[in-house]
Amino acid sequence: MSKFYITTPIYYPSGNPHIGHCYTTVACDSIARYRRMQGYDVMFLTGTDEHGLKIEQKAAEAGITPKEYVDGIVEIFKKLWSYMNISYDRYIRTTDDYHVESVQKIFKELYDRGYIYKGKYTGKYCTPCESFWTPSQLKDGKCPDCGRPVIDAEEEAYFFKMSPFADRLEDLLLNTDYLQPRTRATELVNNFIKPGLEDLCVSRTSFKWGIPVTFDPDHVVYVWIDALSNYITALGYMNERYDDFDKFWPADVHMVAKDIQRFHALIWPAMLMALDLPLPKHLAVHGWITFNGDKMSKSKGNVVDPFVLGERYTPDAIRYHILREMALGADSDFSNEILINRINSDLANGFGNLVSRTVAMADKYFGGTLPTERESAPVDDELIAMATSIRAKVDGFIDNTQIKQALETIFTLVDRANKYIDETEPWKLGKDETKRARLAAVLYNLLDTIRIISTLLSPFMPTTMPKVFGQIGAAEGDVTYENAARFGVLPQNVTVHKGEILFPRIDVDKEIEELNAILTANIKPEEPAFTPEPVAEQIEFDAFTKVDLRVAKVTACEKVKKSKKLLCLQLDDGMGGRQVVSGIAQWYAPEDLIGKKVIIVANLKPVKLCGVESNGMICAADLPDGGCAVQFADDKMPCGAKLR
RNA sequence: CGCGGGAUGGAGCAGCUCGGUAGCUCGUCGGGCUCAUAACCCGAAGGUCGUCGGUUCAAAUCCGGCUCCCGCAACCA
Repeated sequence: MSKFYITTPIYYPSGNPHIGHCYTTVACDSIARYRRMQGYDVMFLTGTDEHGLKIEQKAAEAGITPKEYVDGIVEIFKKLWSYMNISYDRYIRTTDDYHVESVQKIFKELYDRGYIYKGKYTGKYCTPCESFWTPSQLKDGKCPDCGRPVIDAEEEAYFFKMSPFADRLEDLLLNTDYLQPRTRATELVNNFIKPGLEDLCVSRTSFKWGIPVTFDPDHVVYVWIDALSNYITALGYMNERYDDFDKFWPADVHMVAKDIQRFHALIWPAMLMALDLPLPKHLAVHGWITFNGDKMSKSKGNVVDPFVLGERYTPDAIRYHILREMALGADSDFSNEILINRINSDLANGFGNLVSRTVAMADKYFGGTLPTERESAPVDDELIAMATSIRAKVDGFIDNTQIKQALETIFTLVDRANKYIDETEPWKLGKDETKRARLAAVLYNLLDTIRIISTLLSPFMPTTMPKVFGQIGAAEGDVTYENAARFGVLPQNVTVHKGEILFPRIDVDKEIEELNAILTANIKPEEPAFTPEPVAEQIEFDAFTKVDLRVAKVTACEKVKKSKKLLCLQLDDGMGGRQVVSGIAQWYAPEDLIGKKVIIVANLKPVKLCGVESNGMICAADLPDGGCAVQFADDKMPCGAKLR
């Protein structure tokens, strides 16, 4: 029997899971279930990445230990997975003993092999928070956590050599089908490999919540080696807890969202190369779920809570919607309207109604049990041919992780079956006693087609499909993968059982209204929360006088090309004029500023931003909603006036 | 000229590799049916395929210029 190993990323439990986590996990679950149905020996892994500074801080805020903190969140994750009917085989926590042990050994192994060396890490450091940030993590050039200024600093750290693997990585990305879809491969190569791969910082001394380096206990293993190696430690690599490594490695599919594709496309293969291990077969990358076209974010209050939606529409309907909308690589928009329309048109009107009308007719015309006399007709052949050929098409899409296309394909058979009812007009047959054999044939064909459809749909909607099996009188042995390509599997004298409506039709307007009400209720508490940042360290008067604040009038202003955030302003400073670049383009259009007087820091060293020279800085304040407001000066102040 | 992706009827997408009547889903309108969850089936309207130019008997499809959008990288002095 062939094996199949599929993984989700391990999620970072710094907050509760949302629909985005569901996206990846539900997709993996469906593929895992499909593979099991096909007879593969499946290993489906998910888990949580529980170390790091952020967790340490969150726990401190809550006044509990990091372990207690993650224990709480992990429980919610597991509850969600159980609610969404996720059939993972193993759940790894990076705080599990065996994982810790393995990571320490892997780190040592890489060190012994000469791929890890000790060096200096330089970055932006926030002293009060005792944390390093990369330039991209900074918010307004300041610490993203506390908002205070950061300084350049360095600390001792271990580094992983990436450069020896550059050629092999480029080959992997460009000449193999590792990346699914391939669209971003060139981008990765051009942005990261061609300019030269930088060695990777893999240890920290600035926080404690992590796995200690055995041979240098001041150091803690930093995210990459700790988190990425979960895919092999969970199989028992370098530990005694499990013994599945030889059987399941390499992974068949790692599924990730695009934000972490870079790590899985470059760092993870490099690590495996360094360990002389086989590489995973595929990295399937999907996009974000956006909400009404916007990226989801907690501050916008548009984070979709899967529990809330599941309660209203059933977890299977949510699963279906996610899977049906998801195209590898592309973002897919999530809105309540799209969700409801999808449920109505595909599940309620299409499939649900097909089952309902078929079962109802069998019940009405034959008291639930079909007689065994049959009379076939040419129209039947087309339906049967399509029904028996659909499985092969679905297989092909599943092989390429194209779940959306797989579902579309199955639903073409739903449409065909509905059309078949119209062609055969069973309600007319039902009125003619001489047509009973024909009527029985029509209904049987429909029931057996539904059997195939529901079998193929069962990996995607594992809760609802067994209900369908019950309604159409299918036994367990009838709804196998083997039988999904055969016709005539249900017993000739099959008995149907009228049951509940599978997917009730939803009143769009009413629901949207209610969901929007929930959404606005969620946003409100976020708004007024504004805590001023702490006052900075005291300084001498001298220090203040060193800052030269001046009034200046904006004479011209335009956007800096190639930048979303920057405006380039020409200022009359009463001293011949100057050019200043400011990161306020998201909140101010050039014409909003022209003619206004602003306050500038006049003696700031010039710098180039995106290639444009800036001589000074405009004073502005952050707003609670993440926006920004410029401090305009009183019009009476002449250009060049100094502020004291 | 940092790197990539995209622009197709009201909305969302396919087609472009290998040029030859522009297709799908939803929506709208008209008709049919009555077994069914006001569901189902059929039909219609609606597109100069972003823009300009080139190659060709023929271009959504190939080539070049331009505009706009979206990612990544850079960037809030």
